[in-house]
Amino acid sequence: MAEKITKRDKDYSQWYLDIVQHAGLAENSDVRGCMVIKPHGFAIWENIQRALDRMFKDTGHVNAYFPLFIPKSFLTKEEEMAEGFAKECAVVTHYRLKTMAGKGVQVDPEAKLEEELIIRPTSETIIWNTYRNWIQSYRDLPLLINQWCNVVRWEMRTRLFLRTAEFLWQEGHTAHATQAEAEEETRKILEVYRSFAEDWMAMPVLTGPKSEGQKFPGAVYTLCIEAMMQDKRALQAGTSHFLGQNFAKAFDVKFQNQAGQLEHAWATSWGVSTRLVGGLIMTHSDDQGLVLPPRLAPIHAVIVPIFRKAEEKAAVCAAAQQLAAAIRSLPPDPWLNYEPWSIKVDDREQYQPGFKFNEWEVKGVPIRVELGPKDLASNACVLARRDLPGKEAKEMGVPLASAPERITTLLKEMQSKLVERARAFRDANTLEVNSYDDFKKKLEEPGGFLWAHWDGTRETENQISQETKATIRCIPFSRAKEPGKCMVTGKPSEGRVVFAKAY
RNA sequence: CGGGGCGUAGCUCAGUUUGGCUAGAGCGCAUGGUUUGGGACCAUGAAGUCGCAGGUUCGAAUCCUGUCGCCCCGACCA
Repeated sequence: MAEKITKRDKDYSQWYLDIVQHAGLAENSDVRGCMVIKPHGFAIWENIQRALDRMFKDTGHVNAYFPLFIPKSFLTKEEEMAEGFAKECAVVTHYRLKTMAGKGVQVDPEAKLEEELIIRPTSETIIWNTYRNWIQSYRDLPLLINQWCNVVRWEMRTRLFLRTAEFLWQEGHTAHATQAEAEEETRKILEVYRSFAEDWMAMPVLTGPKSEGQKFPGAVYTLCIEAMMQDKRALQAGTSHFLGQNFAKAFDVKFQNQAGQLEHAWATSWGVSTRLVGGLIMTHSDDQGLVLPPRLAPIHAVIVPIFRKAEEKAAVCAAAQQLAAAIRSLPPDPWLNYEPWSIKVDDREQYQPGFKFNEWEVKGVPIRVELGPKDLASNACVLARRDLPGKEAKEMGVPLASAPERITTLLKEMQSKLVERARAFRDANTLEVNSYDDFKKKLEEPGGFLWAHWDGTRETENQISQETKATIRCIPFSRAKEPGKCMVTGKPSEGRVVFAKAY
């Protein structure tokens, strides 16, 4: 029997869960709020990591690793941050268990920590505490460091990939001699995120600062990339923060400038997480299953040999292996960061071809190659691309000799088609509204991104979010200078901001 | 923390109202055979301390008490 995926228009969040489950990306663990990332899901994350890590290195950053545990007192040194994260911190209070005969283990009350340790919700404090020792002179700057790690934020309600108590991410932490340089870094990283989202994930994003109410605790300002999912809700996909001298002051990080004077260093921090995998799913996938942008697909093409008799099998499988080898030996392509093409030959005997077609479709493999006795007779194969429906997707009689080139061409074509389609969807679901009444109406139907005038105050923003559940997602760099009046208070506004319901 | 629901095979669940026979089904899994160009079929088989603890009873998955856990809605979520 077919395992059915709930249709998107019937129940979008159930559809999302079905995709995650049937594509084998992740599952809930027995630990509340924590997920198990399964091999196929982790392979996508590894590809995200690989591409991003390259981009960080290319912009002069290096990787390092800081502790999982943070002394409680560190958190309190930067007040805004303490306030922002206090409610979702896991705390380690003891360092030992003791075994009780027949009763398992219990916490040893003798082993109470003198100072409790927080499990990092983010690492600014421990890192700036360390930077104090690393930074003495302007010659030590800039310090451009990134770490790949896990963090814990004790969430009340979790959703696979989108919000879990523990998640994987990267966090960059840089120190600079001047404000201008730190602000430039903040912008530079946002551009890295934007191009990664659009060129690798095929996920178009808005870029710009967050409102005061939505910024990171401890930041002077926060820049973000913001994407639209297929249910028209917004997803914050990455953030880059200008931290000013807040952490340098909190942790007493000073350097001597060329004039010999002591100054506090300027900071940035920035991160993206496994939430991106959720964004990837919700941007491209359809009612048949996962759809992946080829540049991030763990398997680019799967070859399904079709056979009945033993002698057919031998011939068809040999041809399949040969084709796979031909694709793998194509010259390294900058489009893939010179990584090899990943080709799978599915020669399992216990499943029929139809079953395999469906399985790889659900898993989002961009291209399927069908290779049977009929094809072999004419030295050809059938190609099917994942991003188009039914017969449209099929290309019959592709000569085996030219198939490798054809496949890589198709992959590149799919990549750009996917981002075009996603951009068209976002643009079709973006509108301008001019009155609060219209805003409330359009937010329910049709929904999407609403560009509206806002007076710039936190009070008005809070009022809107309480009354409508919509928040300011971004104050786009791309917005026009357009004097107007706040849709709620009528006070002057210098341009529109983007409102939406968000994940 | 408030409201609601649920714990029975790896998964989804029936059985509980009205206590009783060897605790069931579908999917999945194993073995064998027939199949194989869009989710095949037949046969056989393995698999469950009925969340846990206590109580009532001749007898408890079923009734009572306690307890643990999970899910949904709300509150919360830079």
